[in-house]
Amino acid sequence: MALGTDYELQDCALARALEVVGERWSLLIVRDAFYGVQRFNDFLVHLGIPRAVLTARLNALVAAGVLRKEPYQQAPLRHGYLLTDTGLELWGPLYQLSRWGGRHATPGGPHHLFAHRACGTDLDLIGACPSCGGGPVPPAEVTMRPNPAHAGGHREDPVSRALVRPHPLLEPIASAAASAA
Amino acid sequence: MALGTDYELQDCALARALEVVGERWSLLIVRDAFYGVQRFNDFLVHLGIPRAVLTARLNALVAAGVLRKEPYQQAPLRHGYLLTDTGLELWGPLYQLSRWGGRHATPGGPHHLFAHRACGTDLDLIGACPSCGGGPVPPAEVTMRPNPAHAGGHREDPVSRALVRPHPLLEPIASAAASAA
DNA sequence: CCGATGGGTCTGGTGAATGAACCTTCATCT
DNA sequence: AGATGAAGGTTCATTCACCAGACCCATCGG
Repeated sequence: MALGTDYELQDCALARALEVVGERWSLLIVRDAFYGVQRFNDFLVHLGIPRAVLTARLNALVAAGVLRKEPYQQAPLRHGYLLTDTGLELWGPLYQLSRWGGRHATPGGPHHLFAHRACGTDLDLIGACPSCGGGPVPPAEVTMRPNPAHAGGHREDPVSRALVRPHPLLEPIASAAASAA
Repeated sequence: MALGTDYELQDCALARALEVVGERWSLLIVRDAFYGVQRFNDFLVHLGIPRAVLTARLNALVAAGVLRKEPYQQAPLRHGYLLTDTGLELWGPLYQLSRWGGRHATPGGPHHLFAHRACGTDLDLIGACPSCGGGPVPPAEVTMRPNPAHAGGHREDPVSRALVRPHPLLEPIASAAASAA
């Protein structure tokens, strides 16, 4: 969290976690990574974040082991940012915080709904599948779709456009390809 | 989150949630509230947060409906800050984020352990009681205790001292009384 | 050669966080 | 009465992070 002083004195795992993902934008970047965003430019336009801040956050998340860089082309070397196993384990807190926000801080309810990919049932409050039972569904088995009850204005960047239709989490957004098509 | 610009454009409940509890210190204040901290001064010394920032955060959390002010004496009017129902629902995300931090960002493991008050069993990853079954245990039925495996240096403020012994969540810490005794 | 694309870095301005000092109300001690 | 001290703030100068936009560099297509 770029904490100047005594954050590091906090005898609490929560403070440690917030040092990693508590800075402004960090959790939104991680959320976008779950949505399938991988490229610098896609994060940039989808989040509307200053370039310098995005660079700093991505590097910090890579250094913290939440994201890793993976080349996707060599010609001019380009790499995407992918969630590590550590990053994937943020799905639980992220989902729950998102649900909390949907209940208490989002007029009109949530904009996205999440379902168990295998059976199509919407996830419950803790991210488990009510019909399949068991614990929370891992993100790779979750699909997201827009909430039909929420008609709000849509943005027009490639990522927002791609997320208008149902989309499995972690599956790369077809950013460049989609915008060219 | 005191977001200058386009946070409010984020079509995501998570962004909304972060506007409320995403600012620096906010989530730590809420955590302390779960621990039973209620008074301005106890937050102040336990968190080591600047007074002006604490004032601002507490007021923001009250305005957001996460905390409420409750007078605890009249003589010079004094009030404590207590979690509302909305605030209590943050227990899930908070606990999970804390667990994540304990696993991935805390050398030596977590400093506190959480158990089901009724049966003494430690909570699992999602905050449920493995032996009693059912969903996540509500915070009022949880006790916290220091992790014996973690011998790290302890601080000496009243709150830290009170939390050395097992303590039910949400139960007010005996701050003034304890320091006088 | 020209421009576009992707992924950055650099810079100046602004607003928020920080730490320390100060203020107010009351209760208690001497 | 006067001094002391606790609780809960407010004010203020300084520092620091965020922001927006300009600029830079490599490569590819025409």
